[in-house]
Amino acid sequence: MRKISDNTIRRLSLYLQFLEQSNMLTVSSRDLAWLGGTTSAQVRRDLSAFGSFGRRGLGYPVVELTRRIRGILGLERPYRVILVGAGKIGSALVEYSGFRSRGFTIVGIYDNDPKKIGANWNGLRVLDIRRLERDLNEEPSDIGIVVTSADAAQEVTNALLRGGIKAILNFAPVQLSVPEGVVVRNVNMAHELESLTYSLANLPATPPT
Amino acid sequence: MRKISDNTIRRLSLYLQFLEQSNMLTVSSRDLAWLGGTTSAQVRRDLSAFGSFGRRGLGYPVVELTRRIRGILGLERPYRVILVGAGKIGSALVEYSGFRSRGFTIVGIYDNDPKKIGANWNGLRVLDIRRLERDLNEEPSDIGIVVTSADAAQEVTNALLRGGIKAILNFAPVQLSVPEGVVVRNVNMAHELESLTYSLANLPATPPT
DNA sequence: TTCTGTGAATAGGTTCACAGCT
DNA sequence: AGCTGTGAACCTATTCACAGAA
Repeated sequence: MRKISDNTIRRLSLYLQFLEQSNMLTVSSRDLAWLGGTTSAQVRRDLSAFGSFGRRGLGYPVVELTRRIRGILGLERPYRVILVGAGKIGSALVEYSGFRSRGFTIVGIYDNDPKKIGANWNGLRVLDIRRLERDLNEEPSDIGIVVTSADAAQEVTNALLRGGIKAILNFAPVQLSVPEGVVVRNVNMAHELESLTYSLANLPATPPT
Repeated sequence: MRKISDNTIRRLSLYLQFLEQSNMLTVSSRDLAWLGGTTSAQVRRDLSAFGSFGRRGLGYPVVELTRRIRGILGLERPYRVILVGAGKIGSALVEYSGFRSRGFTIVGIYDNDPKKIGANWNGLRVLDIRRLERDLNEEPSDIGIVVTSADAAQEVTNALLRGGIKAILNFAPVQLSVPEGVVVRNVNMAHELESLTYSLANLPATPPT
């Protein structure tokens, strides 16, 4: 199979979001493009990288295409997620409904703060970080979410890696170092805002007509 | 000035993050590349789009480069941020230290839930969403953060737009429609996880050697 | 006619490689 | 020697445009 770009995957997620909200029988590449903020050619290109799901003259059958994209993204199975860091962001993630509906289940929350350990979070107990590696080796998980301070992030990551975790979502403002074969995605609100301020500072060169 | 790509801006944010953590006098493009997960040529290209900040044979002076990048990103002035949606994510953002240190100040929190209106959040009162437009017209802000349900997001966005907001950070799982000249950035945790599951499902074609 | 799938053309982004400054 | 700044080469992504299926 051809090499798939990161952008394509991001767009597939977006198409999926739309498809799951849609109650039509079929969608055209134009419909999907409108929502994803791209062009119809882009949509067709994105999809055609994985096969021919559409029917000429008609469009794409919503149910079938949904199933296919979920398959491509690997969403046909559930994922066990470990959360490290029982702070505000962690707490927001635990209650985030968008996870459960996609098959992501948070199965463990870890922290090093004695004041937090033992607390009951949405039915889950906050556990001692020192147990993390052992617990993972007894019962493996798929994805680790790091919501610690920058200082603690690499150490926590190492424990996740020793526990066999192969995918990490990192909220700490540091670049994690991981071995080949492990994927990391970084999320940083300040970076998102900075991209907005860049636009505010530079784009207003867009006159009204 | 040349057209700057979104990727370049994202990387500049990353370089800035590193520079602010650094206590060296100068950094080389290799140092920055190591942290940004790119190549030294990429770093030099990114920076050279805005001028010649480095010195041949030496590298880039940290203080000066920091100042320059902050300037490019428009961070030399403070920004007033309005938060709409007093849920868990909103609460995490209000206390997020990474904002204040970059000059982002949340100046208002709005919600439509009578049970939340009036609550004291970190020194800020949660206000009635019906006041949003009026308040904005009396005292403008720069950036709106939308952390409502998908249903409410567009309506809230319209109020922000009528209040003169030109930049929006959207956490709701819908594509917001905004007029030309307004920038929107979407943040969606499920999409981030999906990019990880895609890798988990497909990349393990990376053998140990 | 409508709309997909895809070669071919175009545009955009990244890496190479080296001249030139320190 | 060490390291930037930048044309030129290369590679990747997007758009065009149209043949072919419904």
